[in-house]
Order: sequence, then C-alpha cells, then structure tokens
Amino acid sequence: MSAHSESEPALTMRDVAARLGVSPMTVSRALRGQRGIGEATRQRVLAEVAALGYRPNKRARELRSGGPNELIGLVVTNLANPFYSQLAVGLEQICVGYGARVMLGSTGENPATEREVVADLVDRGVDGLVVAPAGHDHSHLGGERLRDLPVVLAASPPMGIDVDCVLVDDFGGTREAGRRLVARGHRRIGFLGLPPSLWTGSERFRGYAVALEEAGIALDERYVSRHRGDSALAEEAARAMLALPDPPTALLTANNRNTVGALRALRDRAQDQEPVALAGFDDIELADMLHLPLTVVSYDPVELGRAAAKLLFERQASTAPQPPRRVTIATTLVDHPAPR
Amino acid sequence: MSAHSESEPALTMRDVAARLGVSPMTVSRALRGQRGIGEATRQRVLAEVAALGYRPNKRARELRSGGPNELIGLVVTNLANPFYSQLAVGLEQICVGYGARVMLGSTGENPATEREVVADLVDRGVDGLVVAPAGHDHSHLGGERLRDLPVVLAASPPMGIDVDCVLVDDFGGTREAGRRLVARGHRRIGFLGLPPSLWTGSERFRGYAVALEEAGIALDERYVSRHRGDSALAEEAARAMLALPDPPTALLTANNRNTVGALRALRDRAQDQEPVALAGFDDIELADMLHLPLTVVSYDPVELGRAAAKLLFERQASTAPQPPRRVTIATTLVDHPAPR
DNA sequence: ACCTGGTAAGTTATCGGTAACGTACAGGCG
DNA sequence: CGCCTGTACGTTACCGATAACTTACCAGGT
Repeated sequence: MSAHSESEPALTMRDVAARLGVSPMTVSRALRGQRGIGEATRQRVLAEVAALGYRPNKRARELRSGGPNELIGLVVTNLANPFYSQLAVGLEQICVGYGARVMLGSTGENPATEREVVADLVDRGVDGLVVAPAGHDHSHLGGERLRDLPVVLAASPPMGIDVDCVLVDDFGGTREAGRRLVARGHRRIGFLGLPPSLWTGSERFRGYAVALEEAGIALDERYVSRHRGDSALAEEAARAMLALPDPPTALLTANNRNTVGALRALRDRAQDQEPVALAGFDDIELADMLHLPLTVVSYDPVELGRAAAKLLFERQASTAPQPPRRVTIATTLVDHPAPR
Repeated sequence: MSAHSESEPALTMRDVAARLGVSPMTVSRALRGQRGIGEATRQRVLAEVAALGYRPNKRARELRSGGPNELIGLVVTNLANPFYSQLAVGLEQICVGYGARVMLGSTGENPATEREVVADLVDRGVDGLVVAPAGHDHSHLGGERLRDLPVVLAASPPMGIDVDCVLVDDFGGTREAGRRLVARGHRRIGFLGLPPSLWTGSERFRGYAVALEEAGIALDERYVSRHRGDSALAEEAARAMLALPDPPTALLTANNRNTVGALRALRDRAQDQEPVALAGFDDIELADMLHLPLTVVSYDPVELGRAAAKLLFERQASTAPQPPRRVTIATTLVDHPAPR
C-alpha cells in the first residue's frame, strides 16, 4: 500500500534482456541506436523498455566507456550575486544542448575552499570546469592537477596557467563611462573602485585613468578610493570624497556595490547643493526608478556563461592541443533618466 | 613539455596497492577508515596515497556500494530569478556540511521539461531532489517514478503526492501588507496578482481578500487584476486601474514583477495628482532609493533553501516512513521611505 | 558445392571500487 | 596441547553497462 516500502530492486539491463530472451548486449545496442541489430528486434526491445519503465544506469555506463560524462562543474564565489547566477544560466543553456548538466560549487571567495571544491568536482568526474577564481594565483587549476580537464576562467584571465577565459570588457567599458562624464563637462571625477590586486579592479581603474588622460586631466589621488568591501564602506568613501574642499562633480563607480554606496551617499543631499553626476559599472535593476539619473556600463552575464560553455565544448571536441583562447564580452553605456 | 599531451593513465587503487605490495582491499579500507587493518599499514598506505596524489574514483565507489552519492538535485524554473538563486545558495550551504554537491536543472516553466530534467537527475544518481515545480500537477514526482527518492517541493505544496515542502507564508504576508494599507486609511485598494492556478497566486489573493474582509471592505472586481506575465503587462493593468472613475488610492502587488510594473505606472504621474500608496510581496533591492515610499513583504529565500536541505537529509537519515512535513518561512513587513 | 562478405546476435573481459567470505596467525584458556 | 576467538589481511565475485571479440546465419558470386 505505502509507496515508501515498495522499493523496487532497481531494474537492470539484464532483467530486460532476460524478459525478452536476448542478451544484455542486444538491449544495450538497441538503446544506443547502434548498428548490428535488426529493426524488428530493436522495436521489441524498445517496447519492453518503455513498458517496464527501465532507465539505464548512467554511472555504470560512464565507468565502462570512460567517455564524457556530460557533466560540467561551475565554481563561483557566491551564487547569490546576480552576475554569477546569470553566468550559471547561460552555462546551463548551452549545456542542455549537449545533454550535459551543471554541478555547482561555491567558494565564498576562499582560495583554499576553491581548491577543495575543484578537486571534489574532478573526483566526481566532470568533463570540464568553469571557474570564477577567488584568488589571483591559478596554478592549482593547471594541467596535471586536473587530469588535463578543460578549464575556462570567468571574469579573470589565467595567471600562471594556459587556459581559456571569458572576460567582460572592463577597461573599455569604464573608459567609455569616463569619457561620457568628461563630455558632460566634468573635470573633477571621483573614482570608487576595487583593490588593484583584482583583475577587474585593475582594468577598470585603467579605463578611468585613460579617460582622464585623454581629456588632459591629471589624476588626483584624493579623488580615488580603491577598497575591497561592501556598499557601506563605499558609501563612507563617497561621503569623505564629497566633503573635500573642492569636491568632485561626478563619481565613477567600478561595480555594483560601489554604485549602491554612492547612491546612498548622494541620497540625502540638500536640494540647494550642486548635483553630482553618477556613472558606474554593472547595470542596476530599476535604475530608471531612482531619485537621480544614472549612467551604467551594461553587459550580459548570460552571454558570458554561454561563451564559457562554448569554449569548453569546442576544446572537448578537438583532441589537438590548441592555444588558449580569450573571449571578451562587449559593454554598452546606458543612460537611465530620473523620474518626472 | 606540453602539459596537454602527458595525459596520465589515471592512477587506480590497484596501482597504489601494487606499489606497496598489498591488496587493493587494504588500500580501500585504509582510505575509508574502516576497521580490519593495522595502524602501521594504514599509515603506510595513506603516505603512499598522498605521495602519488591518488584520488579514488567516486563513481566506481557509488556504483558498487549503492550507498548515498552525496548529490542533491535542484530543479528550478529560472535561476536568473533571485528567489531561486538564493534558494540554491541556502541549499548548497547545508549540502557542503554533509559533503554533498548540488546538481542543477532548469525547466523554463515547462512541465514537460521538468519531467525530463527530474528523470535525468534521478538517472545520474541524486540522493534527493528539491523541486520548485513548474506546473500544478506533481504526480510525476511520486514514489515509484523516482525510485522512492526523497523530494522536497519549494514554494508550492504537493498536489497528488505526499512529500515534504518548504513554503513562504504567502497568505500571512499579503494579509499583513493589506492590513497596513487599511491602517493607513485606504479603502479602495487595487490588487495586481498572479493567476489563481498558481498556489502563490491563490494564497496571496486570499491574504488580500481577508485583509479587506477584516476591514469590512467589499471586494471590487474592478480593482483586481490577476494575470501571468511580465512587468509590462502589470504596468498596463495598473494604468487601467488608475484610470477608473474612482481609482484606488493604494495598490497591493503580489510579486516582484507586479511591483515593478506598478512602480512604472506610478512613475510619471503629475505632481498635483493624488499620491498612490504601494505595497508588494517580495523585497526589492534599493527600495529605499526609489522615487516613492514602498512597503514590502520581505523574507529570506536562503533560509528556504536551508530548510529544504534539512528536510531532505533528515528524511534520508531515517529509514522509517515518516509523514510528510511542511515548513513555512515567516515574512516581515518592511517600510522603505522615499529619499529626501 | 565452396568460398567470401555482411549482418545479427551472443560471450568474455573490463572499468574502479567494495562486500562477503576465506585464510593465516596471534593469543587466551581449560 | 588442543580449541576457540579475534584481528589483519588476501581472494573472489560483483555492481551495471559496454568494447572487443566470436559465433551463427544467410545471400550472392564462381
């Protein structure tokens, strides 16, 4: 009666074969659409398989054939970050097209955890890995360590190893945003950024610096804050900058958290104060509903995930050793007006 | 030279055993910390394993032992939805504590795809499933179909099967939001909701209806719009409602997309028009930075994921058939003031 | 009739690990 | 000294499927 206690003995290929009076090999061939089996027999087998609801054991199959397991590992720091969850969406989109699934691993930005997670995924037999690295040393993703599995780095180029990677145009996007602010007449432009040790941090700062240089504006360290931290820290830094004797007339923020911090810092400014322009990397949902106009550097993380998957499957397809490739996703500058 | 061509023959347990002059069984016992092996031998084995960098093949282990594979399947409609990605985060947090990993599946709200994805995950040997169901018929998640694997439904109670589930307090949260609007003196309250066929749609509407009833306000169908769709559709519905002869003075939105639609509809209202209050289910990032005050029903999807994982592992631990359990996550009402 | 050649099956070995069982040897005890 | 018990390990079979090889059979060519 109770569905819990039934617990079928988990139908095997032999059972199906026995019921038909054929060998398991015949069933195997029928299921895989291999040649070497008569059409009539194949139909008989498939009918019985369908009738019994038999499903082959994938693990056993992969153990013997040693072939691809149709499994991709995704290692990110924090899936709650929309950037990574959209990356996962794109990755999965392409994977299903290849009959592959995605196995997840979170590192919490801890390089030691990342090492463990990667090792575990390899042990579980992934065919490839997409890693958004937590640290700047990537040697643990090198050849032998991973049984020569293909790896694609996301959002950060490989350091010390030769693997493919997918990147956002951090430099170009930030430079364009900087140019936009300059074009609007701003000369004192504050920068709220990330530590230079991060690739994105370094590249986005470079974009800011080049935009200034192109406009013949000298870099002023008082207008630059680069820190690893949350939006509260960014807010504090923005307030400090705006409290300078000759405060910036515009802010350029290097990511989401910094943009949010800046928005909060600008939130409660009195009406009579000079308005401060804001531009930032990463789009923000409902940016058009904010209390002030916002210019953002927008891009599609889903596309990044798709690109990573494609690199992975292409490398898996060709046995010949190819040089590492690098795909960069373009950014677009979007102006969100303020309401009313 | 080239790391690509080396391609080790993938060290096996037999190799380790041969190198030590012991049997594979001894290596197996040493690795699993089983008894029946001398302490000295164990140390010798572990040393060699570490020296060679040998890692056992998890698939082979699971095939033979038939035991738990330390693998949980997560099936959602769309991981780009923050609700689901945060659910995934919570699930993964608990899983790592049990040495388990999460395998992902997206259904794109298509019940047929959901069936396939679930079947595939079962074939791949998951120990349990967390499913945010796409349809309202859950019979394909019943006992035999899944080889009696434990299943936890997320955000929707089981229909036609007896399994555990984790829910948000849809009814209570919406009622509370409705009460808040009533308490502020509103009598004409519009509702932008989801189709009644969805559990959440039905429950949230019930919360709205009860809040009105408690206040002695009659339900007016002109103030109710229930549709499945994106924020553009919601915006349209909101505009239509506000164009009524005696328009609502407040709107209650049943989810994120409806709230965004309502915000857009309210975005460009002239200054001199009567302000319309807005309350909605689901919190919104930067809600305190919007152009108008917003009250939201907030809850923690990460906690929902944790709860789902706990239900799964508890059921896995006890062999005795237990009655299905239901966990409901509380909501809190949050008032976000407008800037300035 | 004899020899190919192709197709349709069955047989056997194997993937990498583990359960179940067997064996050898140590020590305890009457 | 013989018997029993326990521990440490080796042997074998097996998990479920498949690669590689083998066998059975039938058609067509000479």
